[in-house]
Amino acid sequence: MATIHDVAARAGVSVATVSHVINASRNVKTETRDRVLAAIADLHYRRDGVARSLRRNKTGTIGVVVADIASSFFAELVRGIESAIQTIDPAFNYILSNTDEDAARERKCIDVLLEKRIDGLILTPAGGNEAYLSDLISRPFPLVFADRAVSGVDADTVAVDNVSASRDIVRHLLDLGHRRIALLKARLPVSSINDRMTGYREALHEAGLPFVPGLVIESGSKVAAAVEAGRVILAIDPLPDAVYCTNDFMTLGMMRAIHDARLNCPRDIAVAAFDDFIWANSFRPQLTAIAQPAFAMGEHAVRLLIDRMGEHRTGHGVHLTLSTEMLVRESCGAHRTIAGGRRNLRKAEEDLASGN
Amino acid sequence: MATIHDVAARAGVSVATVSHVINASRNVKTETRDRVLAAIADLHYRRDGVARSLRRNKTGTIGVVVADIASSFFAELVRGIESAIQTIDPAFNYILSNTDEDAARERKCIDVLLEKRIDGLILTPAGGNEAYLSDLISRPFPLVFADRAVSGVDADTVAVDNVSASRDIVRHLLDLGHRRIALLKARLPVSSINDRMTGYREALHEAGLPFVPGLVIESGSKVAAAVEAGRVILAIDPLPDAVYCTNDFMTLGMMRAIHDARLNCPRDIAVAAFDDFIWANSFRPQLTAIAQPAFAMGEHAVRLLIDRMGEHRTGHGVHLTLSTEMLVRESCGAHRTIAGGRRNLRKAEEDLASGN
DNA sequence: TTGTATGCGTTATCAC
DNA sequence: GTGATAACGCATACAA
Repeated sequence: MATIHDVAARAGVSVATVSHVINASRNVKTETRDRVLAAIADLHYRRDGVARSLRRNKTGTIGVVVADIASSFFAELVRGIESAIQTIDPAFNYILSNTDEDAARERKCIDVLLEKRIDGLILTPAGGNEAYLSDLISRPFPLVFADRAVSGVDADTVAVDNVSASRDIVRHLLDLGHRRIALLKARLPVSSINDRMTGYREALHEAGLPFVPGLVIESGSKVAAAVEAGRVILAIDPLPDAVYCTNDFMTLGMMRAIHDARLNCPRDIAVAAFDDFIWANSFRPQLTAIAQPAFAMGEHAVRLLIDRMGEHRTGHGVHLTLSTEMLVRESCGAHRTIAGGRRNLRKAEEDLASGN
Repeated sequence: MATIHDVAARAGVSVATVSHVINASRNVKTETRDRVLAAIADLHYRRDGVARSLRRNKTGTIGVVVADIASSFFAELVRGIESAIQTIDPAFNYILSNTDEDAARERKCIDVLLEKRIDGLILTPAGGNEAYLSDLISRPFPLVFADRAVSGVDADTVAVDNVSASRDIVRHLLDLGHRRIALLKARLPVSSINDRMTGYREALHEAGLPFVPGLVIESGSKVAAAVEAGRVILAIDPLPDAVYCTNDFMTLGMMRAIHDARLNCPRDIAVAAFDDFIWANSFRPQLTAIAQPAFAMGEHAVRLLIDRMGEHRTGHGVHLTLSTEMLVRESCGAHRTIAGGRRNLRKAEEDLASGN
């Protein structure tokens, strides 16, 4: 592989000139420049980014550590991150790591990334690495939390208002007449999930309803675990009117459990979901859900990070709260889009169920 | 940030000794070793991976360039890649780039990655960079294609047998009595999609049915475009009995179009899909689909790549073909899981439709 | 307008 | 068992 020295030799100039041509960092006589460019083309020279990184003390690479890219929320978040990065500098990129919500793995990932000298890190913290992260930002190192805040760690954060969004969708359930509302809660020690439970409690409280611990079922944060938890909910006697699922995995599990039990949503039990899906409009029941601006969250995370990286801004963490959208579809029993069709739909569903 | 020199000074040894302690690359007296380790801890020393990469001429980072991580197939593929990488070496990682099936962007991405001196590349080629890729492997550079082969580029490839999988699922459609089968085909100049169309044609031919160009609708490879294409299919007169969708985006678009038209799948039109979804069991209609072993494909891609990287194997590309699975559910009209419930289901669906 | 030479932090060769 | 030092390929301060 050709080096800058080879190019210099072939063009009959010094390495400094070659470097300056490549980086447009000082005036070079047009004719010289052309000779250099020609040599670069002839030799198929490609600048060595590693040597460059060593010299400049920056890599042009950031770390992106999320729970699971296979979850559409994180996938969209990452797409937003990539989009923003590309816009700012096409030579910038990111190393992705999935933690599966495991704190030990999160820590390992970050250690490796730090050794690779990433310029910054966007993280959806799994919870459990407070001291480690606190230490990290105090170096200081550019770090942005996405989706979740970490109490005691004063880093930039981009998230949504999980409390109020949850309050809204549980209110919606209440408005539709549901009273016994179960909560299918991901067992994750993170702010977003806790906040969603808080919103649930607040909505119940506003409505003068008691908080019933027996209606709160926790689940591991994978679909298989959520299916099990969903079964537990369906075994509650009497059957709850509705279930509020705190993230996409919980929703998938709940729907699967409902289907396996040959029950019908929303007739037998309503489901409200945190997190929307791209296919929510294409299949049945159409999910009533809180949609997060995942892509925009990614973009904002990058902006915050670049900001930290550039000016070596070292002040307090800034918290960005983006707004969510409640998409009222049919899984809670609000068949708004089917004019006058509610009774027929119910009937159809009954027939459907009786066929099982 | 502390360097190896700082550590050496503090421990009262040479940098060579420190390096050897870190890398366990030669015997060091226990007492010396402990002093070094203590100094490392005291100074919070962390080896500089950039300098190390420069010296060793390898980065421990590979490139992963896919069409769109938001598509569950690619997400699973990437998870498989990460899993295999982690197993082989926890310090290995990958830079991810999404091309959105754009050849120019693919090329740009790879250029940037090469400048960063990735050790190898796993690519789902968008098509259109044959010469560029051919040049790349001839350097030689470790390159593995996933999901798709590129004609004229002799690189390692891991994929499935798209022809026979498609033949099977179209046969399934034919077995169920469907005759006018439309093809919703992603407009992608890649082998996998072309092969799926080939399988479709072969199944028709076997059944003595003509290939009707008017039943083949091409669509841009995004959901929005696929919805439009789905509308075109639904406007064909008379309505086709069934549609075979060549990838997940097509399926999402088709289902959305069916829903928007207030039609019912499978009663009004059957849908067979290439690519399964994690939620296919949780929502209705349950999709009859070809499931690809995306995770395993990622793992195998890594193995092939490591192999190339290690021994500097320069021979012909090896092609790995993994097997798919046809999941017969209900979207084609084969209600196998609902014993004797077919008539009731039909009736229910009719009631449902009449309510719209 | 161009060139020379230093150093980024590490690994590895050679010497002791 | 340990140390001195030469690269790795580049960017840049300083010279000319």
